[in-house]
Amino acid sequence: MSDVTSTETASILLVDDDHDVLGANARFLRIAGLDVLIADGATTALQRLTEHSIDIIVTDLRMPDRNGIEFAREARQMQPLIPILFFSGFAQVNDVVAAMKLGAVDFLEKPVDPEELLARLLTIKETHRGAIALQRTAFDIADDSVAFKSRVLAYEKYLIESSLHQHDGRIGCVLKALKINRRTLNEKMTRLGIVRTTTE
Amino acid sequence: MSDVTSTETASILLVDDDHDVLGANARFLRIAGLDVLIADGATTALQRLTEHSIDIIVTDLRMPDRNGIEFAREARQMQPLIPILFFSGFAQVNDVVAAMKLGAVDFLEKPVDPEELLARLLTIKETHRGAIALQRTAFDIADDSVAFKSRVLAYEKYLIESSLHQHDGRIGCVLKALKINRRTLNEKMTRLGIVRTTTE
DNA sequence: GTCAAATCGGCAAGTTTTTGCCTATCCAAC
DNA sequence: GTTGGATAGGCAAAAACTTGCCGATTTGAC
Repeated sequence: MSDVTSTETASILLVDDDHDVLGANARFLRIAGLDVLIADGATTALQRLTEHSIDIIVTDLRMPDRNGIEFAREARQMQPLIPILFFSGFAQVNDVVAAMKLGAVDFLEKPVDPEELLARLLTIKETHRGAIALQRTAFDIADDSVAFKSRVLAYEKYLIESSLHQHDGRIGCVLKALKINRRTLNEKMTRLGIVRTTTE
Repeated sequence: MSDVTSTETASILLVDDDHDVLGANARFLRIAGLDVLIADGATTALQRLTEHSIDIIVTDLRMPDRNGIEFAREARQMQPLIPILFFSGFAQVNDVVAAMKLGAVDFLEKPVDPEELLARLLTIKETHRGAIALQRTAFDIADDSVAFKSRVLAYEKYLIESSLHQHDGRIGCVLKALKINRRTLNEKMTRLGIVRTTTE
């Protein structure tokens, strides 16, 4: 199911102020087949976010122009569901807690092992593929509808899709997990355009 | 959502293998008006969970009889929505990440300042009011779509609160940003218990 | 072929949410 | 004190959503 080679490749935004490391990691990830954009600071990164369609953000916690947490907060306002992965060399427990509370999906310690990073990214891509997909569409469509309602719907879609995926397409399990009425789930799936895909 | 309980005080389960610290903290929290149960290890704690109605778990990460993470996992199986707060003196980034991924609501470093702990607990109690209420009534009311619905509501709350914060409490701006009807926003804020707080 | 389990979807009643209209406050500027 | 802007909230109609009932379809086992 995780096919890095398909047209489904995730767009990664890699943010690090150390140009050497940044370049090296980007190269590695690209070789692995990922679509990587780079930014050397929060400001640049935020700009990339507006210009491109990004699926996952990977960012240093410490940056010269802004705190990583602060950056994540801003990024999240632009794309509420985007998975953010932090890394840092001098992380305090507080930092990690703050990052995770903000919804970081993972936190790596520097120096980052590229293999490890790749593995985590693939996992994230897998886990969040619902969110990633919806993000892409939610922000493509008429931007005057990118409002409260569409975000909530997007989130509902993400919840259902990820639960479906988690339970391998078995509706019965999803019903129990989400504690939702079958009829309601059916309705929502229809409305949100969710199709059940059983086999992986 | 109705409040079935008469007592408004949250039941805290405080888990720590250091009896002195445990006693001191429990005393402090009790004086502050909280309803505190104590346990000196994971095994005891799990038993408390079966015997009593607990609203929040506060546990050390390192315990003689079990890893805190492991304990949290088991506790969560018994009460999926319960907020868990960890503390630890020797926390590695990995531990913190693991704990937060497991859904810890907070993570404090040892030695724990009782004032700090109390403040966090009150915040948690406030934030998770919905979850706590749901938990308490879980047995009475025929389960409605707790999981799905409450998650969606939490997301709505998050969206509104962050937009409010972003626009410094100006409702007008939030209306534009979220593209939501004023009346609807008012309704939702009431329903979700959001209070407008301007900065300063 | 038949049976049971899992799922789907039409229909309609029951509920909840959304919203327009209108009035009331609060506050700062005149 | 009056005025205008921002915000709240009552009310009720309209719209949207939920959900039970019931029959249909699919799939795999026997």
